[in-house]
Amino acid sequence: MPSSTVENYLKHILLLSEGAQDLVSMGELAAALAVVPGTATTMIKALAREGYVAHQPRQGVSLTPSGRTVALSVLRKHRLVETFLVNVLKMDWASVHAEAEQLEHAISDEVLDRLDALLGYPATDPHGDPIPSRKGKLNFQVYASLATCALKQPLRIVRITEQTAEFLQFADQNNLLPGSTLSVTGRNLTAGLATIKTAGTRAQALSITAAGKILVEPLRR
Amino acid sequence: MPSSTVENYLKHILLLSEGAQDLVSMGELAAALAVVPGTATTMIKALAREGYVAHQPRQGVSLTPSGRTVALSVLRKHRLVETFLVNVLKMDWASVHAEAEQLEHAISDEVLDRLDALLGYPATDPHGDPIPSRKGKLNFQVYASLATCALKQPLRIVRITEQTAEFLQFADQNNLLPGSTLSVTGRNLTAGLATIKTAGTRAQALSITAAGKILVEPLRR
DNA sequence: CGCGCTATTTTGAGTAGTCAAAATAATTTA
DNA sequence: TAAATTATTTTGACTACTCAAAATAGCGCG
Ligand SMILES: [Mn+2]
Ligand SMILES: [Mn+2]
Ligand SMILES: [Mn+2]
Ligand SMILES: [Mn+2]
Repeated sequence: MPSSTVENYLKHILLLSEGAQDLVSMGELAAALAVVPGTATTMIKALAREGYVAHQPRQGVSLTPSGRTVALSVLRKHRLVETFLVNVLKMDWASVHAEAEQLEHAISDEVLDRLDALLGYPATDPHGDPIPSRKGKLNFQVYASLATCALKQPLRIVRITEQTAEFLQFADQNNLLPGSTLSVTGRNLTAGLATIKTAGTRAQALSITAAGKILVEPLRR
Repeated sequence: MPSSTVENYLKHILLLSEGAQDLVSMGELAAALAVVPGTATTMIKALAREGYVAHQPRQGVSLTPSGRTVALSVLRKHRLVETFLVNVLKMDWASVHAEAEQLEHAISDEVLDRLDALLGYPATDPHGDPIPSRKGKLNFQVYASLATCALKQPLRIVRITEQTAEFLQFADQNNLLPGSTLSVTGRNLTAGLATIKTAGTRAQALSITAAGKILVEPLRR
């Protein structure tokens, strides 16, 4: 069985390659795991020896099928645990990420299946992140963000791509949760600002950087 | 924060000194943790340096107040998690011990408090083991066992003191669960057997060793 | 083409936890 | 009380993971 260190490495490689090209650089991997780059290199060489990753020296690293299986299983645990903590234990959605970071390594498949059933087989976690299926299928979908979508169109928030407690608290306070509806009334790239308007509230400004972390879909029907 | 290895050492010292004299020998501690005795000695010396235990060389080890606090917190997590797994997720009571062995190190106090509330602040876990309070009070009570109680008296099972899946499965199949009522009809110390009679079933034999692991209280009222 | 910047890799060292086997202490037996 | 048995401790070695700092490779620019 892979240690929780190994699980964290594999999960972060998966996360960092989501959507992007397949090779993850040592620099970004080390930063994501909060270790120095040399540590990541050493570890990746060990993981390559064990068949979890393919390492292109000085280029980057990618998951093998076996590494991807482990990574998806850990990610599934992480996101189902987050959902449990928010939906059942009513915890603050900004704090559950840190909890799940530990629990994802301690939960058995048996417990996970029962949690999944208890929750009604959810497709996404509280942040809108897709939950990999038991079989290891990750429903990857490309969405526009508040930084890239069309202006003045009714939108629904589907996902917040940023796990830090600060950002999530900010989103919560401004009613920017998955499910809420809004539209972007204007955008000023020079100033780096977007103006948004949510249902019950008045217009507010948002940095383009923050806007890019909030994914939306056009409100149809 | 103590590592999960340290937590396991402290928890097992607490369990092994439950009821008995205070000093736990290196031999029994090593056996409980499935390490060789030399490893336990080395580790205990480190724990003594960190103030978690008092080590009487060649005599044994006992918890300091600080070590006891940690041990009680881990034990509380263990038993509340077991209760959650059985009562909410409807897991087999024989398998939850192994699950809790991991989860006890990954659960935060915040999550634990909410779990406690969800479960209705239970006093004991599914095996009848007392759950330490948030303040660290462990309700230790001396009970008779099926090996020591009076004969022909109506009894209620209050606790099963043995965590192995085999024994718990056996107890389950013979309806020997906390709460069930029965009486001991006879005992033959020479043959090492006890005969018991539960409500709906016919009399059955039980080894004295097994009987000693089933704690009971006289059925009053 | 060669110089310099940056990311990566290598090297050397340290911590936590473990085991096998030898040394030692304590206790039991004769 | 001396020898034998048993439990504990010590020693030396190993794995997993980490960092600091030095070495190296791969650019991009002049
Ligand atoms: Mn993690
Ligand atoms: Mn999430
Ligand atoms: Mn444990
Ligand atoms: Mn229990």
